[in-house]
Amino acid sequence: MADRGRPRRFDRENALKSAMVLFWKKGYAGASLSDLTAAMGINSPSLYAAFGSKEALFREALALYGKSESGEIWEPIVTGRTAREAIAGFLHGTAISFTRPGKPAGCLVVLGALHADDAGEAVCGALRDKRVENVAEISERLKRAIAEGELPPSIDCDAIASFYVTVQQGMSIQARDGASRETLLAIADGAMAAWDRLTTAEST
Amino acid sequence: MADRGRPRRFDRENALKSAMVLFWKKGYAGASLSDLTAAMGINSPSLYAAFGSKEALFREALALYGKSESGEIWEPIVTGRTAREAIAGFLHGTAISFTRPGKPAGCLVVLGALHADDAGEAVCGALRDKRVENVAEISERLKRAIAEGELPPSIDCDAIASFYVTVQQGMSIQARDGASRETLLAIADGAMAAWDRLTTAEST
DNA sequence: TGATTTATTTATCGATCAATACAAAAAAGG
DNA sequence: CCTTTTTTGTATTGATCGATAAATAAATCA
Repeated sequence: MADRGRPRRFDRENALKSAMVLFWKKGYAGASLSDLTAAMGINSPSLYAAFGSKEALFREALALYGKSESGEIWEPIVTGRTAREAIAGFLHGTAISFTRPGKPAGCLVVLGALHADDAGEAVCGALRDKRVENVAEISERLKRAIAEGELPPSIDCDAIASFYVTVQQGMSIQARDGASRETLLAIADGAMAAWDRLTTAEST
Repeated sequence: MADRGRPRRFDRENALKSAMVLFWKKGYAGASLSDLTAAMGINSPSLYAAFGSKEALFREALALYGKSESGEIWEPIVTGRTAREAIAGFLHGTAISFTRPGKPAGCLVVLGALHADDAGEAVCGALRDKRVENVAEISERLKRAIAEGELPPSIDCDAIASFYVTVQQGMSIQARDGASRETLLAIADGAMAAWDRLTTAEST
């Protein structure tokens, strides 16, 4: 399909990446069409022909972000040999990823759209869904650790997952405020200082 | 001054409070002049005559927020008899305050403006300054605890303060995502589970 | 009373927002 | 060649943004 007709003069993936970086830096509502077309090096009709709408472009940018930027953060959850290593790696990767030189600080999923009424209520909801998924993913990892006998069944997986995701989301704010990589790593260490107490069986 | 002339027909403090709630709910950029005038029950010329500009109105709203809404959060830092009680009370008050029925979830200082280029770079900077102050305030409380002999001098006050403020800032995101008061309280408990380890002297 | 002062209502202002109409340009099919 | 298809650049569209101009209304002062 689409073999005939005038060929596209710009690289779609490159343009998408530029859009992703701009959304990451300025948020969904903060990145105007003028900003986007300038960053992507195209005119608005080309943008609409290739991506459909601003919202559709954002959704593609979000998917690209997940593939290209969040791997370092979420891989340890799968690859960590223990739950502790998984969470520690998750927070460590966050600190590194959120302070990568030449890239916007913090996380697109957290900083992309926080107010449901900005311009895109749907976009805001999509990001919130992703954040809720993140808590579930951590919680699942902890439940796996229980099933494998690493952690006692009496622990509150959802509460622990909420705590660690909350720290990670707070790190986005800190990163935006200019916190150094060392500071974020110290914050990650601070969160891990709670690990033993959080994952020890309660006699209650 | 201002004894003559037609008297103002609206209550300035009430209008300011309405503006504060709207900024709190929708953010600085997200709250349009139409939204504001509708919520305040006045026309835009009255708003400009009474407050000067949207940015000036936001700054007054921010000051009102500090006086009327953040006391419950920050009082324990001063009144807590120990540093531990201070921090625990700070996080507890945060969980309560961020989930108060009938009020926007989360914190105006965190959610008000995160992208420096929204509409008000100055507003974004003002909020960032407030957040940086918050870290310093926690750190000072910890240093006081060292001076009073409660905590060992070898602890890293700035790192501990950054950790607890990060958790608190993450709680704004969680609250916006619909986390219950119980969940936020559990997150606060999770953060306090790190206390002993964070405040014990390191032999290094 | 009339003059002065301030707030109000109405009706905008220019700028910018996201999104398109339109016609010229660049390719393939016949 | 001519037709078809798709992209391009240019110029706008109506809506909304933050902010005001102008005229009227309601108070005090002389």
